[in-house]
Amino acid sequence: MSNSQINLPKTAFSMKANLPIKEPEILEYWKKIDLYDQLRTSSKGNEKFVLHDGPPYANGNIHMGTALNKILKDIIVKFHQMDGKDSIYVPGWDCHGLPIEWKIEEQYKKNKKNKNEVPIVEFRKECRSFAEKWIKVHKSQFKRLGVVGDWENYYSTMSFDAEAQIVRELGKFLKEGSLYKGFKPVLWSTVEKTALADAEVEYQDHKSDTIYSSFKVKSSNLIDLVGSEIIIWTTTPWTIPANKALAFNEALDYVILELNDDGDFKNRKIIVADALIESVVKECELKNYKKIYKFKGKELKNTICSHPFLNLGYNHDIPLLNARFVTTDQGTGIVHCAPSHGPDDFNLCLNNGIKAVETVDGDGKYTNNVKLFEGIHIFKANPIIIEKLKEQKNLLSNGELVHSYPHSWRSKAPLVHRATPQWFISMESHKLRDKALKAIDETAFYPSKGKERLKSMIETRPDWCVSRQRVWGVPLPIFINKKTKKILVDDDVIENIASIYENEGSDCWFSDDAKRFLGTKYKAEDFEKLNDIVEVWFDSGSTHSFVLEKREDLKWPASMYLEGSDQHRGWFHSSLLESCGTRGRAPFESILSHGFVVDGKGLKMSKSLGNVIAPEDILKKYGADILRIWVASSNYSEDLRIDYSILDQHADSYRKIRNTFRYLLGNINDKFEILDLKEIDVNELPEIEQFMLHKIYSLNNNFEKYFKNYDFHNLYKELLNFCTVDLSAFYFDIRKDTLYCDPLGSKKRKSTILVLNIILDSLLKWFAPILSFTTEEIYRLLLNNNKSIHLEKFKKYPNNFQNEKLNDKWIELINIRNICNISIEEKRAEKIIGSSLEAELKIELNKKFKDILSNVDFSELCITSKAELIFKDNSELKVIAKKAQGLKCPVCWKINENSCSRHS
RNA sequence: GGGCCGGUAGCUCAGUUGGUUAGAGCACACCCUUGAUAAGGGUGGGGUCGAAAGUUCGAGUCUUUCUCGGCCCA
Repeated sequence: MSNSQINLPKTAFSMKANLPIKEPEILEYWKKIDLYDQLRTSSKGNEKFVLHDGPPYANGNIHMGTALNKILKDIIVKFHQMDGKDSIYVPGWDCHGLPIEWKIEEQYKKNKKNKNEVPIVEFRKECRSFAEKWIKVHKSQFKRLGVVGDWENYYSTMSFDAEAQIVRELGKFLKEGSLYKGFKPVLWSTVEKTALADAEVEYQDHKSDTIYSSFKVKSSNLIDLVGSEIIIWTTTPWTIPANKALAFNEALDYVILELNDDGDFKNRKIIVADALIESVVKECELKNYKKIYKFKGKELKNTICSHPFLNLGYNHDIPLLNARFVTTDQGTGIVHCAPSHGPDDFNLCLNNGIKAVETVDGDGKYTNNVKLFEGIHIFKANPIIIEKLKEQKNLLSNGELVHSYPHSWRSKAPLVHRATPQWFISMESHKLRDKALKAIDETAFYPSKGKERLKSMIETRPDWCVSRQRVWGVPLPIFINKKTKKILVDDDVIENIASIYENEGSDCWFSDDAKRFLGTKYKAEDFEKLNDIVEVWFDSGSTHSFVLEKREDLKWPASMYLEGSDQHRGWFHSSLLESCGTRGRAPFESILSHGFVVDGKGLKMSKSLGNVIAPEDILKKYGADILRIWVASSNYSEDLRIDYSILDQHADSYRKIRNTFRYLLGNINDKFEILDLKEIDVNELPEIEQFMLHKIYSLNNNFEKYFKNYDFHNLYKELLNFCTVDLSAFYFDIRKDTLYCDPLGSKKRKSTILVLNIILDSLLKWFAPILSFTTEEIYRLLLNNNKSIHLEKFKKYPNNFQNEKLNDKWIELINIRNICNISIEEKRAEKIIGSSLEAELKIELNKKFKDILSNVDFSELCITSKAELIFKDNSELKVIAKKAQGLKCPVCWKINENSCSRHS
């Protein structure tokens, strides 16, 4: 029998996807038809959905985390677009900052060039072109993922208008008075010669010198203490010259010990916390000692000590101050305080009227505020200090300790706390903290746990230090009156600076005379022009002002900010503060945060573990659509695992989906009919078609529910299950007989084709935001019209598709079908039959089912040659399968005792 | 070191206010098909719900401790 009598599927849609080759062609197509422009034009006037892009740093190739982030954004943007909104995505880049400065400095080192001999403006130009280079690289990498956005008009924090607007934003804080000059210890790198942002600090083990040093009690309310010596323990001996106070905890008990070992401390009396005697004795190797007095911590109030270097000219008083941060975890229960070298020390001293002075310069050398040691580098000072303490007989003991210590992420050099003049935005002076907390409450968080995370950070964070002593950034637009030391606050000056930047960028701040920025109102010689730059978090925290507010196609606030969960302390945080400070509310309506990409075992990716997968590798091996499936199918509220076995699995699912499409396309012979669903007379269709329409209707309800909650992994799972369970294993399998063997004009076959069209149309649209390339490939194959699947809208299904009663019936039918399959399988295992068409069924049912089941053709449902229903009293469901008797029809392959009724 | 979040079949995920024998798809095994064919169908095996203790008539679900992992902070 030739195959000419039957209608086999035929399609140009290949089984093999070949995505790594095909996807770039589709990208070309999108470029050719100017998809982004068409999207904007076609949805003009619609309600806007603006996902404001958190700018990645323009440095280095993208990694899995960035790929995840961009794909997730793209999926959401496309969903909203197809949902009928004008869904706009403008990508952006973060460009200023230390990492790029470092790259340029590294190049200098390689070329034996001295940075200090290069004019700042020239240096900044190199930073700028470095960032530009990486923006280009990122752009093509992001596009390759299938991300649709306004790539031609991206934003960057180094564009002239951005730099201008950042100045204006700072002007608002200046004018308000919440931007103030403070003098605080900041984490300082003596190598990079700069203060470091929190994000630039990493903790590593470090070997520190430790000392137990003594401070003699000069006077005290408690007369017994006079002449005794307070013992402190520190891991930074070089801060001893900067000592201004000692901290105790009034809640602790303290003791006086009399020492009797030979040596410097023979017959001296020392004071330590009672709870720490044992560790001090052990660490200092004390053999003979006597506890002679025990007292409450609060009695240390008003005690004054002298500095261990008293005899070397350090004759200032050292008061004892109560502090809750003193604990008995380590040390002696009394802490040495150098206000210029630690935040706790600084605050404690500040509250007690002790000012910090600059004791260490930017290079790490003692200043002339430090007697005896001026010019010595602090990293070389420890042995000298220890020697001096010993000489002064004030060193009880010394040693070494390996502990976790802050280091620069770039140079890996250990950091120090150093008091420097810095510029801060107050959290309290103008109620910024309160405003931000209120704004958080008004924001929707996906997942909801993000709200608490951001809230607890805002609740406890200190004032925002916005100054940096570097050059690659927006200069702080601040002038200080030389006489009055007051900050110049004048809108005209700020606007003047901003408009200069708008034309030529901010390089000129470093090269041009102050006069140009001050204008005619002020005399340049009366003012000091600041050379600090703004920290980069302020840059990116201001993107809402120069992107969302300035661009006519966007809106403020954004509909959504979407970033990795680390950005609760980063961009979400800085954007919130900047916007609450200047506009009194958050620049976003919702925040979606995603977890981190980890390997298949849940471990973070690292070169040393060898578990790093680059997006590029995945694109080459699988294609972007597989990566997009991985994003859609993973639960982003937790960490996302990826390895090649996981990707293989998704590639398998992709093949299943692709073959589902292929079956649909094959059976409609690539002839897609656009239908008006409302015109369909549902009741005219066979029941199984009606059932499928109900399935589509209810799946679409779930689809909408999942999409509204950004619950993509459940959405994808439901779509995939529809393809495998409802279509491939059920509807498609059953309808092969009709599609292949019934005449083209038969009503049943036409009904099937109709439903296949609806399914194809539905699947294309449901999958389009996820499988952006594959759905486009199919769309183009069906409609050669210079349009795109991404210009389409989600379908609305008429209510008459819904049929719960029919659904209940068919759930029952499927149950019976499953039992039929089990008995067919028994006969197959016994080698009595092979294909299910070789079987015939006897199905015994309770009489009560007669009304609803008597018209059901179970031979069609179970794909057997015959099925007989027998209704009995009190009969449990029972199925008997046996080998069908008769001849196989050469067309439909059904076995008939007589000739085939359809193909005789 | 501290805070927060998480751990359910090999994998991706469901699992309502605590309530039968913890589910789905994929993968796997076996079988069938050869008219979706580097496809398709059927059947089946597979879990100490990270560990332990507690509360309860009853715990994947509540509490505590531990453990592993991630993020943030120091």
